[in-house]
Amino acid sequence: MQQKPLTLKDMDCADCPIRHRAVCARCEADELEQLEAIKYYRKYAAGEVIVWAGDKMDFVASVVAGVATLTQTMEDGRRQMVGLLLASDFIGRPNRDSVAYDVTATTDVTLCCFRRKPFHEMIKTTPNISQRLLDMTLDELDAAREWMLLLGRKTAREKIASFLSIIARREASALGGVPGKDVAFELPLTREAMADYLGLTLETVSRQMSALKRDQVIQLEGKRRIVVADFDLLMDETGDDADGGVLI
Amino acid sequence: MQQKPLTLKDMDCADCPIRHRAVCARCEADELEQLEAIKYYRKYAAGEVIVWAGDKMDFVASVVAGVATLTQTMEDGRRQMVGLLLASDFIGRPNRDSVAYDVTATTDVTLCCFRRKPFHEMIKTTPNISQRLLDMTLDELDAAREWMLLLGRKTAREKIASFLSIIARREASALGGVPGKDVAFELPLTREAMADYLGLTLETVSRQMSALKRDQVIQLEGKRRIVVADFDLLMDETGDDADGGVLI
DNA sequence: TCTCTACTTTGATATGGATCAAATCCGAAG
DNA sequence: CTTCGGATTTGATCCATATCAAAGTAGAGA
Repeated sequence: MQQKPLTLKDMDCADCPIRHRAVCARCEADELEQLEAIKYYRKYAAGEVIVWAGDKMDFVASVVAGVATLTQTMEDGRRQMVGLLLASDFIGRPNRDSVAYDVTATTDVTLCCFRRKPFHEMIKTTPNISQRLLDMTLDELDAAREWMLLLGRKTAREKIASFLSIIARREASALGGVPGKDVAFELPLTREAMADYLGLTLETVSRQMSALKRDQVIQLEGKRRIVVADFDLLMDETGDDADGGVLI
Repeated sequence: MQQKPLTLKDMDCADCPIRHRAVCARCEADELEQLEAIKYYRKYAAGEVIVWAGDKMDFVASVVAGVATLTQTMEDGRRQMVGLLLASDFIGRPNRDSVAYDVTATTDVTLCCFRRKPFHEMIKTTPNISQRLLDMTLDELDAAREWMLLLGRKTAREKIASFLSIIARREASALGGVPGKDVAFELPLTREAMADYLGLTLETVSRQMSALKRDQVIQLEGKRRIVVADFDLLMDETGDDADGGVLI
């Protein structure tokens, strides 16, 4: 879970530690060269807003390090998270120049940005990129639909367990594995942000976390570090089918 | 709302009444010809299951007429709808040969199917099609995220009002307009299916429909036909921002 | 025409999670 | 080390929606 100490120098597309999963995953050498020409890096501090809903966005980007969120806010302040962006996830729309959701850095975030106009040109001429974008968008759509089941039908306890297992799995796969017996990870979100993710209040999140701890499903080290001794036990609490949970 | 009487003969890609919004929207004449060669039609009766979650699917398809749904089911029977497919919507995944959700016809449905393998080949060689697929997938993702806000944060009353305005808007746009003062439409879903859409029980759906009727926001003609005298009044109940509601 | 049955409405009651309120914890800044 | 303020936990109460139950409705088929 430890953030690898990256220097900007490390992060060109060819050597990018996330390259295999990011937008340039399928690219040929000459295509990577083109991408190199239109890219630059940006850093945001934890809590900083990257773009406000409705703002123009003159770039698209891959997350290199850190965690960002997409959230929708209603007039009276009710908030719902609709996207959780970890390393290698993509931000932005090729065909739209403004963004529909607030994008916020919840930890320190580094983005690998591509200027919008030339990136859009590349899509039209580079099948590898538009293919990869389609794949990533379909994965996001699957994630959104699993999330809809969580929001619409799961109990508070199931929501928390599902969230923890999602984070555990994504952190594990970022390190190139699957969660085994002993899993430990840092929560990248406050209780309030978790509540926005899960469609709950922060008090309910806190209570259910305490309940899972009391019932020995998880251990809490401090407020943010989670230790899962038996991952199957956690999975049992999610309400999901037993078979791995990966969408067929 | 009346289903136009289509014969199969009418429905080749070039003349297709939904062509401008479907997968072939951007295609050139020769590309349409290729599509013609790999397509065929299928019809399903109301209530029929088109594909079960996990089943192999040897085709992708556009909805020509009728309404289909995507639903997820938990082990104990809790169900959440995660997709509502109207005319011109797309079913299937280019890169996956099985499907993650139950696909069900809720009215009589006609699909324009394309055999999977050759369609997949076309994607790789036809930028117009992969572009169009990306656009459609991004639109679906936007819809899913708006749906997530509904599931996570809206009250039962707001959910019903939102659902009705979504249906009204989609029906109106299928006829090439926007909902004006007097809108009338047929609900394509039972109360139970509406409940699965909204993350509610069917009893709550029924009660809230009655409440909106009592409060003169809608009229009910029979069980399924909705008349909205003042669309703005309905919009006020959705909890959405005033400005049209289309995502920026 | 008269069932039959699936769909829908309505009523009574229970309850999970929200809301309001107050401690407590803990890391960062002095 | 101490202080401060945001983050978190915990408690008490409320209420929106679920659940259980029963009655009403309408369309398809005999």
